[in-house]
Amino acid sequence: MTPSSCSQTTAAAGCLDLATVSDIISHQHWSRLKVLAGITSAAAAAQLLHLLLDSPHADPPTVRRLFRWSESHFHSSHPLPLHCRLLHSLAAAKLYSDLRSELHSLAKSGRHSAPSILHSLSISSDTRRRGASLSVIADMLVLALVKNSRTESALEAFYRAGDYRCRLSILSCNPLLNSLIKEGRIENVEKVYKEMIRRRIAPNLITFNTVINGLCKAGKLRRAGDVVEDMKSWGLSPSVITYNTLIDGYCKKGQAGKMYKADALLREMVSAKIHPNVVTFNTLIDGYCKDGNTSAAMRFLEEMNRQELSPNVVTYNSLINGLCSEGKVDGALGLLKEMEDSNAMPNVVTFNGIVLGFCKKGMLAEAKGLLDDMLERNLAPSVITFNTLIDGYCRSGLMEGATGLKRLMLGSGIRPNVPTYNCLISGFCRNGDMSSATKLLDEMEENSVKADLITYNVLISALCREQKTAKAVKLLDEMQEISLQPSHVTYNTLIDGLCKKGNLRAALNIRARMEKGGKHANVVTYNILIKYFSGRGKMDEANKLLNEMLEKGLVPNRVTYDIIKEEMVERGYIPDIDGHLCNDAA
DNA sequence: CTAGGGTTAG
Repeated sequence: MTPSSCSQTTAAAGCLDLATVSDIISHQHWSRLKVLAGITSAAAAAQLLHLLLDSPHADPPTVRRLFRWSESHFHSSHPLPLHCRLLHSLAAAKLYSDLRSELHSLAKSGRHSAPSILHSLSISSDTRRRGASLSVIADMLVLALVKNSRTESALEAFYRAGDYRCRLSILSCNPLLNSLIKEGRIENVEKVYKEMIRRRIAPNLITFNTVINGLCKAGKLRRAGDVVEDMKSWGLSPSVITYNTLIDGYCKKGQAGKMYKADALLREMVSAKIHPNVVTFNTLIDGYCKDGNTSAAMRFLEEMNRQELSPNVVTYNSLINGLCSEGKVDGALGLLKEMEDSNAMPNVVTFNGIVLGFCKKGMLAEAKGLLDDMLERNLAPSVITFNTLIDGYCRSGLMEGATGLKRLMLGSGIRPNVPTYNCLISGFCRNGDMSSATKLLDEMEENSVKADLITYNVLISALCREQKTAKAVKLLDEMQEISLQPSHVTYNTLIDGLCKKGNLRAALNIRARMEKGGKHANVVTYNILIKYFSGRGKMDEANKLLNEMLEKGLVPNRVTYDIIKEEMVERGYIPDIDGHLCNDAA
């Protein structure tokens, strides 16, 4: 049975039958292909590819080999419809690893949008079982886009796939959800999750854990709890990962009493016979440390040892950071020693914590000594090590030392980043050395390090301190030009600067801009304005503002109390021993 | 394929 005659192969394959051509391709005799079959252009290759795809005898790997060779040989990419025919033929032959790698390069190239790929696939002439094969291809396409960090396109492909009645799987949907979380796009996580259920793509344990994680990261703890109920209704039980995720959510995003809730979750998991693991303890230890309760954290360390769960480097790092932020560097050094005697070897994060501890106490020689220790131990310092030290030097007013450290970091092959510049600029500003600060801004520009919110806040506060409020307002304009969202700090700093200069009208104007920018006046904003009026003896105005803030549900704080003490006492406010403000009437 | 640790303003 001869596959084809000369007349069928025509100009594209010269006067060879497709079996011979296939043979030449599978042996990669490309020069013979050019000479004998006349494949001397991308167009000729494309024509031959179509012939091979039409023929029931050419096998897909051979087609793919010719496709790849001709694209690289003629330095041009084939049209999308041809590419789609290749994808269909690979899918029909169930050559999934070839299909995956084709889709990977298609996703990587970024030449085509997700909708155009799906459209082209849907009208491709190939395969009788197009529906099933389209689903597999679309599923792999979404995955390939996710893996190539093209999350937006992956999301688009996810939605379009539904229009073509493709059945996607959790193999692509779970990674998509994860990428959306990593990019902080929680709204989309919820939408994709709901759409999955609508399309009857059965979520599995990992899907639920992922969605719960996204909601926790966004601080939507109640919604996360709802999803736990969802998973139960699907017959799935929360796992240790589910609990750890929820505990971390409460530790990082919970309101007052959050550690109590985290602890309640721990008890709940234990009574559900789910054993806490190292991550559970690490999460709780970090939570208690961040809550300023290192003694509770240390008790959990002891509990770990009792349960024969070995603390690891993460456990110790949380504790060391907690102790250092409370000024207990000695305790941190004790733990460092304990680490060295155990299997948890200190890493760069460990050292960064202790460097910060020393810096906070102004022990710069010790901090710098640790950097030298790291270099001696062949433990590479990171940009954060240098930033921490540089900030320490800046806060002690040692700007030459800080600049020297910047040179040292460059010598170690680490490039300064935004925080590096922010620390230095803030240091120079504190010293009133605006010209050095400005030079650094130019240097950032040269190195294409983009100024961020903190850079602007530092500069605005420095200009306000020097009463150069017009320049400060200009910086606010500039932020909006480059669509950098100003924060409460930005506005409050400006309002404070303008009030101090006696320019109330301008301050109120900034307040109006603040509301327009979607940021509502907070306690700090009111404190600034109340201070302005009470400082001028305008107690009526000050009282009006106090009422206004109460109406908005804002809670006055110790600063408010100190500004208008008499009025606050009259209203029943009393500061407690910790400096917090209480109201016995409330 | 899902969970935990480090720097900069105020």
